Amino acid sequence: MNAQIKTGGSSDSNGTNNDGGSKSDVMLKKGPWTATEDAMLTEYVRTHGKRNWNAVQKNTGLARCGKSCRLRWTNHLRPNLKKGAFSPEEERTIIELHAKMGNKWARMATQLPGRTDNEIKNYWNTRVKRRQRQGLPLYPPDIQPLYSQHHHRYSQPPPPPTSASPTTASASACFSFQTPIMSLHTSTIPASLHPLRPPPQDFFYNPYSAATTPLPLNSPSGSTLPPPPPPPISPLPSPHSQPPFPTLPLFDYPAATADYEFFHSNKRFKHDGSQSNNSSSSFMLPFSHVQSYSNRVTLDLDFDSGSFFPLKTEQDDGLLDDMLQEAQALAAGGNGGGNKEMPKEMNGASATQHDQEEEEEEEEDYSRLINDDGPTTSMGMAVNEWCNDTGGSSDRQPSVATDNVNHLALDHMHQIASLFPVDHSSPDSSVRSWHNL
DNA sequence: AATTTTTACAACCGCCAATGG
DNA sequence: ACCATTGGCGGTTGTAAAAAT
Repeated sequence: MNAQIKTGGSSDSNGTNNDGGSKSDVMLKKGPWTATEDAMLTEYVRTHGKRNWNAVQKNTGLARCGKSCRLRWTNHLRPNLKKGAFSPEEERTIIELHAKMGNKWARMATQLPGRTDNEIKNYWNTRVKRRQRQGLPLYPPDIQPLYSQHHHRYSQPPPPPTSASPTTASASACFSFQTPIMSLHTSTIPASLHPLRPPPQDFFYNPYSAATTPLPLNSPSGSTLPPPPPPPISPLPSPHSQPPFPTLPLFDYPAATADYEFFHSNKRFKHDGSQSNNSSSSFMLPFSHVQSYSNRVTLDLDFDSGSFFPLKTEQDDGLLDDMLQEAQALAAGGNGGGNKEMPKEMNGASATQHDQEEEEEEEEDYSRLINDDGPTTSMGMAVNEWCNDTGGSSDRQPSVATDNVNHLALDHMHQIASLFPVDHSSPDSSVRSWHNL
């Protein structure tokens, strides 16, 4: 248990931690707050206001130091606090704010009403760990960090390019060094990418060959950006997704990380119905084979940029064909080989052709799909974003930076994309790919 | 089903700046 | 000017729960 009784002596070097009680012999409590303590503190603030935190112990007998009281009030008891997971919009805001100001949690909190600096800090630190483990850049391509990496502690200078063990790699070294944009002056960075705009011609590249042909993730063709230095370290290997090579290359995007990024960016996101707003921020193709497809074909999908490409790894022609056939059946009005159409609230289409019973069944089945974890989401998003990026047409072939792309998969994706034309009249880009379903 | 790993969260720590006597 | 106090901020840690194996 971490709830402890501690002497009044402060661990704070200047004694500020327990000033209210350090001169007395009151045993100050540490650890989680109880409801009773919360009530006492709330009552104190009600009667005395938010000041003289060290007086709380004197006035109420609450065996907590002033600092702890202030923190408890600020982070948990004060009114108008938002609880629960960050919304996708809030997450985006945090990333943008961090790009602007770095680890200025308190300042960031002023831009997020109802959120505390502690929440934001925790979110960001979790994100850092996650992106580090996945080998993903800290920022999406369309967000440029404007602050110097050396202004905060995630920016330790990278270790010398020796045979450093991957396990010794810090997040700072990983991101600041391996992501070219992180180490650049913003004046050299070209116009940012927009998630719903087609990426530059050479945006697509193969991370598995990036170590030898470094193509900056955010750098359009012709950029004067210097190539990143040799990788001094590798991202921390995940015990659950060992790479097919001894050390991960630059910008490694493990398969299906986009699912993880999206749905696991906050574990509680998908568990809290009141917080979840999946229908407006994501969508999935109800293909029965997509999961196995995605398991067999490495897809590089950057959720933030909405771009993806399939890599040449393990191919399974049967799965590819199955998926395409499902897409064709779906587009033709069928059920895609036993799968369900998009529910009306997601595809924006009229459901008048369905009777009540069918709708209920569909919704139930689709709920199952929504609640599924894993690459289903990735593929659905990939296809959708592909539709967005290509305008729903297979006319525009992406310029692929390497020859290590799974062209079979690419061709299938083009075909699938062509089956779902974009409805540009829809103000809601999240559903436009599905209007013709 | 049991174990391990990851995640989210709460709380603490140490430093620093502002304030007031 | 000096010093003690207070409040604030950012970094770190411990833990329960969830997820993965």
